[in-house]
Amino acid sequence: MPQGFFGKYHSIILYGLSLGALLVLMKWLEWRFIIIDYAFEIYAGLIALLFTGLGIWLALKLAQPKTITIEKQVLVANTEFVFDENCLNQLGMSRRELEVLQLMADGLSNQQIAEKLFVSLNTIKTHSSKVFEKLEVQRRTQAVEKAKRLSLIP
Amino acid sequence: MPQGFFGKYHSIILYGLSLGALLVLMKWLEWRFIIIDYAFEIYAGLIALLFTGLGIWLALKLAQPKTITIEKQVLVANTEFVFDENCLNQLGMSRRELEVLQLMADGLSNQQIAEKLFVSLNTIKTHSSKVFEKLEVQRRTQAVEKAKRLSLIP
DNA sequence: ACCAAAATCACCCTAAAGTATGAGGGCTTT
DNA sequence: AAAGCCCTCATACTTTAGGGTGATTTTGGT
Repeated sequence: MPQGFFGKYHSIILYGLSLGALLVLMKWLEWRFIIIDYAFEIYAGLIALLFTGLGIWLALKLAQPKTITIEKQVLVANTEFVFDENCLNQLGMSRRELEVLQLMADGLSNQQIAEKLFVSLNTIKTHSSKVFEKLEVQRRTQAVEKAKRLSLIP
Repeated sequence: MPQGFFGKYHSIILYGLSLGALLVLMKWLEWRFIIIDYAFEIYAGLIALLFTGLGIWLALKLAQPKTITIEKQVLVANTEFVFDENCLNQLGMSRRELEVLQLMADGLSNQQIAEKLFVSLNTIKTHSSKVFEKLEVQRRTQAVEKAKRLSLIP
C-alpha cells in the first residue's frame, strides 16, 4: 500500500499540498503587507485541511476491504476425491450397490467381488444389474466411467 | 478538456467551493449574531467535524475499493491430456490396439467397437486380447484402469 | 523387393457378464 | 400391522467377453 497510496491518491495529495502552499503564501502576504484580519479564515482553512486529511486517513484505514475471490483454475493431477452423497441419494443408490460399483471399478470380476463381500455370485449380479439400471448404462465399463464422472467413486 | 476537467476534479472543486461557502457563512453568522468568547473554538470544532466527514466521504467515493484478492483454487479435471508415447512403445502397443483400448474405455462393447471401426467382431476380439496381454490384465475394466494410470488414455 | 509387424478375419470353446423373475428375511416408516 | 426398501439368493436364459489357433492381406522400413 505505501507506494500504491501515492499512486492512487496523488490528486488529493497534490490538492492538499497546493492548498497548503496557497495558505502559506497568503499568510506570508498577509504578514508582509496586510494586517492580520483574516487570521480566522486561515486557521479555519488549515483546520479544514487537516481534518479532511484525517477523515481520508480514517476512511482508508478503517474501511473494511472488499474481498474479491478470483477462481484460479488449477490443473491437478489427482485431486482429493469428495464423495457426492447428494448424487448418490438422487440416483437412489444403496450402500451395497455403491460398494459393488467401487469394486467393479477396481477391475474385479463379479466372482471376485462376491468372494470379497462374502456373498454369492448371484447377489453380485443382482446388485450390478440394479447399479446399471440406476446409472442408465448397459455395461460395467460404462458404469465405472459414469460413476467417476458423477464423483461417486474416485 | 473543459468538461473532462470538471469530471475528473469535480469533487475537489466542490470541496473548495463548499469550504469557501462555509467560511462565508460563518463570517456572516459572526457578523450577524454572535460575539462569543469561544466562538472560534466552536467554529473550529464544527469545521473539524464537518471536514472529517467530508474527508471520509471523499475517501470512500474516490478511492478505488481496497481489495483483497483471494485466489481460490478450482480443481479442474485434467483437461490437458499428454499422451505418453514412450509408454506406448515400451509396451509394444500398436495404433489400432490403442484405438480399441480408447473405445473400450468409453464403455463400448466389442460389437460396437467393431461397427465403429468398420471391422469384424473377431478382429476386435483379437485386438483386445493383445491389449490385455500387453497390459498384463485379464478384463477390460482392468485394462481401462491401467491404461489411464499409464496415461495412454485420458 | 523383401521381411516383419500389423491388421484383418474365421472358428471353436469356455468363462464371465447381464437379464428376468421370484422369493424370503430384516429393517424402517407410516 | 402393512407397506416399502434393502439385502440376500436362486434358477434359467441370453449375450458378451476372452482364450487359443490359424490364416490372409496391408503396410512400413532397410
